[in-house]
Amino acid sequence: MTETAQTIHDMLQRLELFSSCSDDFLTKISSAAHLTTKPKGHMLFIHEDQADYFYLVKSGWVKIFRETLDGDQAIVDIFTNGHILGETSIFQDDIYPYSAETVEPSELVQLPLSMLKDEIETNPKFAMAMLSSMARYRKQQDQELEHRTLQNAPQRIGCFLLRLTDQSQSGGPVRIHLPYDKTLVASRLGMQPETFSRALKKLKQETGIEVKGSTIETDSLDRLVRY
Amino acid sequence: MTETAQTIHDMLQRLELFSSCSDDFLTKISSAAHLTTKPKGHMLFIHEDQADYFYLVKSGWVKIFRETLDGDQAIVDIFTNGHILGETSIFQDDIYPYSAETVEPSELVQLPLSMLKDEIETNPKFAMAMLSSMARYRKQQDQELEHRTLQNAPQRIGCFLLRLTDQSQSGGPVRIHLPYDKTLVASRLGMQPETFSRALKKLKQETGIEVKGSTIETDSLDRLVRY
DNA sequence: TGTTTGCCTTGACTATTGTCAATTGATTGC
DNA sequence: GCAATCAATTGACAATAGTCAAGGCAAACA
Repeated sequence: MTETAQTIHDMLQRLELFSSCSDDFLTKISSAAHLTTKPKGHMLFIHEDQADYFYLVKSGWVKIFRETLDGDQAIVDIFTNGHILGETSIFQDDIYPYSAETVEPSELVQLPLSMLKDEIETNPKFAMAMLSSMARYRKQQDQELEHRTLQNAPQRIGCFLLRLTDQSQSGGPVRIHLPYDKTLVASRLGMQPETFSRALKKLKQETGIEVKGSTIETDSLDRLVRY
Repeated sequence: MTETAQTIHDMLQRLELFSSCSDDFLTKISSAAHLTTKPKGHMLFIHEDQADYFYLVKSGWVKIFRETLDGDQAIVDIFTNGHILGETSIFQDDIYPYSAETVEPSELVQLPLSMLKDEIETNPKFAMAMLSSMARYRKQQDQELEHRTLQNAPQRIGCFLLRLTDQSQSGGPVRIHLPYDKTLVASRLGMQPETFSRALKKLKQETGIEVKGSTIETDSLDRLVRY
């Protein structure tokens, strides 16, 4: 096994999704995989393209989105470490259901869909893990829809910030770093950059957070949580 | 096998999701199933309840939704004939991820989750069908999110009406019947009843549709499609 | 160091949607 | 047939978010 293949093998092994896979399978798919580094703004695939590969994000950020005829785009989600994308095309006649583009310099692993399909069909435990992962994602997306309908701009930003923090830590001062452009955070939350800018200012007034560029600080998350 | 069990058996058999299941399995789960008729407004289960059953809608309409502390609710989806609900709780520690309530008089089949779980774990083809169904649903929800971000109220209503029509038929006059209360359609589309009423009026002006109570008619869908 | 570029912010204005209140309309049960 | 009830509409107004245009700021580059 080459060195990269070994690295990929180890990475997959640590993911919960692949925890039920045999070492044989991991070795096999790792050998067929490619680890690449892509700059910001690289298109991984386009909506309705023929899908032969799925991707695992090792580092960086990748947005998945859908575009209308007149160029407006709706961001479905933005993924980072340990998330996979494009895997659902297996169930969509091997057609990508959305487009994907890096939004920060990223390390990506390209993996063949055919092997994933094989494993699902032959390893019931893996199929179960896959279902579990999709159900979890579905719940998250349902929550997203809920937020869009019931929350206004400042509240959505607040939730977004809380999701960026370590759940573990309580009390005490916190420093949050926005992982990508504010413009992008805005469209991730379904609003215009101008609205984002104003809503953040409002959030600052109401919860006493400090905003400096892409870093946000607060003495305590309490006020933010309550808001 | 009792008569009801036979009815349920036949119903399941016709669903794509269960097409890969053995007759044995269908017989077994049908015997453990209950076919019930519920009036409008009956709660099937509540968010975070212990989940032992999933449901199949035979007729009528069931809304699934999430509620905030102060009583506001966000409707996730509204299901009818042939759709199943509550099945994802298998992957969520047997906790329902949302609440469900009938919004029209409905015939429902209550089925034990345990058997579904068994079948997924032992029948790879069924697991695959389940994955496929979830992927399809996920794509649909992604589209929903896209509509919420990019479309305004009249456009969302337009799309909703188009989804209610038979895809098959082209040209010619069409009569669409709203399957449940306008208030509910409104909140399904993420807007207030008042907004719905006004947006529908606007749609009428722009596309020449005729609105009479819960029936909507038009000479041709063309104008609606373009809009 | 100065310039360029792209991101971000701000202001002024408009559009859209939500809220509150009142009224109409339709349906159900007595 | 007549309340009573709930759904739906309408008007007036407020709040929220989008649009357009103009600057400011900072990183990157020459």
